[in-house]
Amino acid sequence: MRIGELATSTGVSVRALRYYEEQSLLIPERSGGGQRQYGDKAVDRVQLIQTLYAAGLSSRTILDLLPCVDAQVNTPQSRALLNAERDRITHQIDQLVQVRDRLDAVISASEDPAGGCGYADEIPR
Amino acid sequence: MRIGELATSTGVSVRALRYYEEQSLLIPERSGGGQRQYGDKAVDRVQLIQTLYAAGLSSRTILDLLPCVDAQVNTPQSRALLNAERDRITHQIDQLVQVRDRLDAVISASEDPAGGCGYADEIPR
DNA sequence: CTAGAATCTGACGCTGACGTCAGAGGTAAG
DNA sequence: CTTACCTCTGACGTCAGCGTCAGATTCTAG
Repeated sequence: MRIGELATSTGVSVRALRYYEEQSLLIPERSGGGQRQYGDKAVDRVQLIQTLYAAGLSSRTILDLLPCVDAQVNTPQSRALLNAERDRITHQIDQLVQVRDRLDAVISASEDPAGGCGYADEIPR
Repeated sequence: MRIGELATSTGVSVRALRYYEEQSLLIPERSGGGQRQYGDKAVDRVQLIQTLYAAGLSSRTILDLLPCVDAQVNTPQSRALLNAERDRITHQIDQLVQVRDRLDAVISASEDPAGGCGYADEIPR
């Protein structure tokens, strides 16, 4: 399939696909005239890449992780990398949960009908 | 306290503090000569801002949220905003958990001593 | 064979959260 | 008052992940 089809079938832009190639994340074949030719597996690959981007990973990190994820590369380095990224993500999740809890506190305070701008330690009786 | 002290006591750069002021996130007093003067509460404020940044919120969003979080502002708009952000964060957490699960799968596969580059559906006997 | 659509390669633009540098002025210690 | 350090205000630089535009080329339909 050509780049336009891959773009529409994955929902990412043509520009983004070319960018992925720049970053060595997804390197297609070329047809005689120099146009990119993607196989069917490219769809899944793009979606994986999108998922990783959405989780806040950088191109570089994704580039490092991809061989582990889809080719089952298994070296001490790759295992260390996987664990490091896993920990980073866990940490990021913790941060987000913290912030969400804080927002929840504010929300429940604001929904609390205890007249006006109440504080958390204010006890109605 | 002056900007340098606040910077060292919070761990953020002087430039960042000035940037926060540009974004109206933290507006200090000024002393005669025009130098910024921060109160003690600024430390907590900066840390809150940092936490929100770390969770991926933008300056604009933080600016909108701050009155709710620290001044207990309570309007229909502020409540809508809080809920929207809460949902965004929840969604982000879900994405991260997805990616982490995927990494975990790869990790456990790579730690599985089932010789070489095994696949998930490979059953040792 | 030809028109029109899709694709190609640069290359510059954009946004956000600062880094960094320059030149000038404020401030605390002796 | 001087010295040394801190701070000030622009203003340009950076990096990522694309958007966008231009001009040339390739592919497909009729």
